Amino acid sequence: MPELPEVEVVRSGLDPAVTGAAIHGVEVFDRRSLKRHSPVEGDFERLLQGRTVLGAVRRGKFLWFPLSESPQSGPQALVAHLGMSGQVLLRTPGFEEAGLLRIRLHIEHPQHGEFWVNFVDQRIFGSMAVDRLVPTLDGAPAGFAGTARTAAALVPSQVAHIARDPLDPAFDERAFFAALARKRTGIKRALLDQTLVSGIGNIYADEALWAARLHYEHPADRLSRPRARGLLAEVRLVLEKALAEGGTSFDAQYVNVNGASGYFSHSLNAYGQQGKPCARCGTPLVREQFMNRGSHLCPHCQRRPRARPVAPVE
DNA sequence: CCTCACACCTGGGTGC
DNA sequence: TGCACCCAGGTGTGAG
Repeated sequence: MPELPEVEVVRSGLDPAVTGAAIHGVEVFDRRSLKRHSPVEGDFERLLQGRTVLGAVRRGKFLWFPLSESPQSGPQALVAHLGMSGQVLLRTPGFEEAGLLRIRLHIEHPQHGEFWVNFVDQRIFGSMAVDRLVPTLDGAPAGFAGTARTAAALVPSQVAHIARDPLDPAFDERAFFAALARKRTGIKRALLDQTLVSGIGNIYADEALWAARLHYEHPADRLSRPRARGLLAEVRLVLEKALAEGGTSFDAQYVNVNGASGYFSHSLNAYGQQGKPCARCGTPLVREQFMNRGSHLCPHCQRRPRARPVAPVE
């Protein structure tokens, strides 16, 4: 559920408190939350002990914190993915966490003092890991590090296959359109494919498709270039709008992506709106099963495309 | 190579 | 009240 806007809210909230802070303690309460940590890198707790956090970077839904170099290793970062239900919470030491606490970092910032960074995750789809940083293929900054900071052109190895997100200045539109034109699948599946474009999840996919008046099964390779451009514009609009709404109501010192507060539900036009009238035409919106998840759409504005002609069999 | 179904998880909700 | 069941969906994997 946390998609690009929610993860960015977490990144921007953590950034001032963790950048420059030293990690002086690590507690792992559930090893399952380390499923993305490769033992080849070394022991998770030992790798973090004594390192200084150099920043907070995001690409799509992936978040990482570059670490000061240790003598034994090349550049590394602490990687976090929130999965479905993950939260990274900045807490005053001693705070009793109500949710399912999986990992706790003890950090000390030269100006702001001591904090706990609590990784809470009900469903354990999220995780933390220490990963090595590798150069980006295009040489551009690896992700978004805040308006005042430029990310290095180094990306965690496990994030290297993730496409840039559509708000990244280095997002390659030409490559994206070309990739879309090669996809023999429905447009929603393509939007959710993080190797094509990252940061979009079920909620904002439905919102962008509604705005672009596209059915989720519209073949990606049969989208005209203008319609593909229009869709990308709607994706950006939806993400930026959510970002603007989420970025304001919130104390930068204390990060809380707690459930509903992060989901801007008041401004949704499609997701979860089944039964309500379409904001454009008044037709009741419907919810359908697609890809084992809910898809919300207007049956009038978003017509199912006619079936692809069956390929002749030799 | 590509596409797609499925496993991974558990609190909260529903129906009996 | 209790309990079995179902649902939410991001990502990695492996089948075909």
